[in-house]
Amino acid sequence: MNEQERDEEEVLEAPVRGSADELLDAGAHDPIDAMRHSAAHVMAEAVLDLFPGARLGIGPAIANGFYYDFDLPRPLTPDDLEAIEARMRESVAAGHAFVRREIALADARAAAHGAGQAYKVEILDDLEAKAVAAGEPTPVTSFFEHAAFSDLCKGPHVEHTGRIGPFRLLSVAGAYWRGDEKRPMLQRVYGTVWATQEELDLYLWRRAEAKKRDHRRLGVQLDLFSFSDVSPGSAFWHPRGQRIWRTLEAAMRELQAERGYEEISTPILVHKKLWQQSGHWDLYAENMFRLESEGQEFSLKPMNCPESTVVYRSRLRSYRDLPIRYSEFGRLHRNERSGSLSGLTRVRQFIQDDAHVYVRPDQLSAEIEAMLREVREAYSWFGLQPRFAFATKPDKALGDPALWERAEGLIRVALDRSGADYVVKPKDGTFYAPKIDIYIDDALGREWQMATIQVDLVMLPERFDLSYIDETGQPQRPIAIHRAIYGSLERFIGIILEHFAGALPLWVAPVQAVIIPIADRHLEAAGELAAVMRARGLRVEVDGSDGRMQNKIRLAQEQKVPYMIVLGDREVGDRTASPRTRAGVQQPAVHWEDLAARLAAQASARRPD
RNA sequence: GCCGACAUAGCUCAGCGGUAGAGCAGCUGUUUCGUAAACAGCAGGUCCUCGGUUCAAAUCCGAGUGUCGGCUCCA
Repeated sequence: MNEQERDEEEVLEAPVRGSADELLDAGAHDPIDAMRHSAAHVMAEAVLDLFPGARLGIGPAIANGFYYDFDLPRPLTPDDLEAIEARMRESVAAGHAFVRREIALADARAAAHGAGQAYKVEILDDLEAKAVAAGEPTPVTSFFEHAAFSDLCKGPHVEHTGRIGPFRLLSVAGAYWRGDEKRPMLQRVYGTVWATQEELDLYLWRRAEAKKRDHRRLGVQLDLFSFSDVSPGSAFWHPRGQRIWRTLEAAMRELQAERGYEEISTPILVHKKLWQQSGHWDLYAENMFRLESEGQEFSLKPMNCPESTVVYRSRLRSYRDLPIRYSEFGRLHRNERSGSLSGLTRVRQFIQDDAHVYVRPDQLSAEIEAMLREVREAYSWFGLQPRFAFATKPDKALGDPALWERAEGLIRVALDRSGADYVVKPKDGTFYAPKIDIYIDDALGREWQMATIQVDLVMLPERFDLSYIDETGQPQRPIAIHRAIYGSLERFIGIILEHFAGALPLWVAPVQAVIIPIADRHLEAAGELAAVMRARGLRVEVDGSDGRMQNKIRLAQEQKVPYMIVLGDREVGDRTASPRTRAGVQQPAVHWEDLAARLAAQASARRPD
């Protein structure tokens, strides 16, 4: 973008007072967003051309592209997308200028009404209502026109349609008008547009790459887990997937033991009276699987927290006992809506590396700092860089505001003292607790929310009437911290599978080495080497099939096994091995014991490869 | 839950009114091999389920289930 264009953009950016930012082009700050938003206009032009009666919803710029919502007489097909795209290319080739016009709201509404654009009428009504509510005069609206197309819009846009870069329509999906499931469902067409062909190609390549390393595909290819319609939304873990699971669990148990956590285990099937006390029966009922026995109503637990209080309250607690740190790899069930289930990342049954820590107020800050160290430690095992977000008190919150203020102050101190770089997300806490959410960016630049640390002053302490006895013999209220580091193990495994494209670091790889005898006469030695390595705790397999060595290497590569160890006459003779890494590097021959010791040390170091 | 698409061998997919196919994997045999695919043969299917249209349905229609892309939801 040159200087002239930038100047024009600023002119075009003249704000419309009272505009409904959430519906018009909120967030169109990046220069490429003007191009993306312009592409949305051109798409709407094309759709109106092909479907003259189409009604328009909204069409903003989004990350990587744009969309526009349409109300159409019939569902769009892939052929329609091609036709729309072709029509868009004509408009781009014609280089129609984008012209901004100001129109009195009443005139705009009359025009929209006359054109049958009911959704636009609604937006205009809202603009007016908002201004009235604010005691402001009725605003003037801005429209952007190009060719025969005109749309209510704050802008900015590019100079003319010819400035729109290489684009591609991607998909069509249903979307509720204004995101409200009680309102009509429109057809949302997604597209992507970039400044250069290279960027478009790169984006499309990344999409294809993401699809290739989709954990659902890798789960089949690596024989880790599967799904079945006998239990939708719940994974069946195969032996190799279960090994990953156990490895992650063992690592977390070790970390937790060092930090003074004690593991508990509580029932999955729980009487409704517990959920009534915790508030879940009212607030979370639709997500709970409920069942009845002998006239009593039960639920499969969707969370571990309420039951941890049963253990806490099993005896009187002294101030000397705190902090009490209960960890639990609890198996949870949540009745997610069928349409939202997705692989390992959205499931109905999962296990969290959950913990509930009960502290005195004066211990809170130090405990949070220690938890932040836990997060950094655990993520360093995968080479992941955690990013922190501090979510504060929402408008709808339980408990004494003074307590909230104190808790937030302590969280802030802990965050600052830990040297963490963090953003504040105002009013994004839960109704019972301010929290620290932890995010990572994976190898494809996608953001994932992983761990969470919630400081609960209300739900567990108040509703379950928790107490400890202080120095003066008086009962005091503890604070409960809810904490998960992997979050859901299912989800975490799905994410690291995609992050590493299935080539998990040595320490978590379900098979760490495959021993490949060249001929049958090397089979016995292969078994001996496997025994040497297994004695060091390494997960080793022998490929004793009658295939050729080259093919065995190929299969091991496909299984992303970190080390392949070919055994032939040379190696068997002097009991050495020359491992090949999955990166294709041939390492020098060493004696079996030395190799086993080296790999075992490498695995126990728990580092990304 | 809602909108749309999809469901064929263990896996990846072709076939789209007229006898169910390929590659890989599996099994058997031959081969005993030096760092990403040896050769041959065999076997493998309620074409997701139920119902309808038709002389005839994997194929067309309807319902259900599951999955995928979104929307909604996500303590």
